[in-house]
Amino acid sequence: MHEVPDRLPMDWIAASLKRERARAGLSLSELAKRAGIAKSTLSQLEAASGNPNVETLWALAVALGVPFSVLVEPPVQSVQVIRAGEGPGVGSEQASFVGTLLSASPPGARRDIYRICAEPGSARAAEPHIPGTVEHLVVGTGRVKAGPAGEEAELGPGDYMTYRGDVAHSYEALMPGTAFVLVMQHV
Amino acid sequence: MHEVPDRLPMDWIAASLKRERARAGLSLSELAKRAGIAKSTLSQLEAASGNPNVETLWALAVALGVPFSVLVEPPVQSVQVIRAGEGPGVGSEQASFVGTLLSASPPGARRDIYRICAEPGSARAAEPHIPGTVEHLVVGTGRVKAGPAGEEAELGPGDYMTYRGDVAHSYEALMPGTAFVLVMQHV
DNA sequence: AACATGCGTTCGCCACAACGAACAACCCCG
DNA sequence: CGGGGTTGTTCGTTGTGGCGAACGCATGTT
Repeated sequence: MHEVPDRLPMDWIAASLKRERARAGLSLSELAKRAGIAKSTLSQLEAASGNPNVETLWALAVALGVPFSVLVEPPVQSVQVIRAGEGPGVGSEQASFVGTLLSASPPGARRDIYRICAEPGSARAAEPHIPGTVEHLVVGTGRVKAGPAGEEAELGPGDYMTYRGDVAHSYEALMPGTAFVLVMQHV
Repeated sequence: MHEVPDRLPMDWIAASLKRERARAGLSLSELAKRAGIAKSTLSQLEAASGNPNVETLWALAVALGVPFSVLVEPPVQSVQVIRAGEGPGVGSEQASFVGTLLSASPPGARRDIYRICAEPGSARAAEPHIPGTVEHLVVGTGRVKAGPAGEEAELGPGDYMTYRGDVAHSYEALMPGTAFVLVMQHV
């Protein structure tokens, strides 16, 4: 009983290849040459007939100048706005912290975007997230002391910081009206 | 003078497979069974000896419950801070616009994080990025009018907006001292 | 018209990725 | 001491993905 093969990934790859190649303004032959693969191979790939190996896909991604994952992920939607104060609030914690989930991580995508408003007084300790998680933090207003335990840094408006989120870490507002953007990336 | 083969992706995949399998608490045999592949194949993959095709990798990603791209992305570092004003200033310091690339997208990663400071007066028109690109915008201070051509929205402090970045779009500061975070996501 | 240069497709060949069985090493229970 | 259950490894075989030549089809040049 062989299962009906899941051809979805192949279709995505085929579509992505055609899309990216068109965008780069390259002919099939030219792209094949640059990627160092046979154009026949590329032709079959764009026809979604085949099952490329990593080396081939990698060469194509490099030649196209796009990240690898672009070739194997599904498409996306259009426009959406969340006003300040709207959106699902996460700030059930202390009264001094209000986090708003701006962009959740749909299955397949892997990053959450939060806007966090905090008042001084209490540091918020965060449990380690799943391994591979990386957090990016950009301060909007006020001052923040944040980072992995023992490696905290103090940040002012405009400062950016990134650190591993799979270890214990914390955020602490040092000024009233502190607000920052937190991108949590589940690599 | 043929290429020394770029084994980097294979090493990443091998490491990712071992990591994710350990995280899932599965034995090699068990994972192979769940993924519907021969355990010998998986054994060789984890030894980075080989060049797997998409179908195989896909099955493994599904069995591991992780997005495909997890398996082909490089590891990550620990802590990094970029102070306001530091960092690679992205081009057009055309008086009214200063963009700072906070987190670049190395091959394999798939999102850039910018902090942009803008002054009113001139709208900045952005060329369409590669298809599939999605932009997320969070206003820190001031007011911004931004979005795809014809669908611009006006945003104030704390407002969040997301839209497709693969069509023509623009940003325009409406107040002095306007600053916002731009997450450009190449899904 | 004849020829050249680009395109994307199709075909036969061959290396190799995936398979499955057999393997050694280990553990737990009778 | 088996015997039955793991674990991950290493083999020989086979299916197939990638290769390169040849093809048909458009342009452009002489």
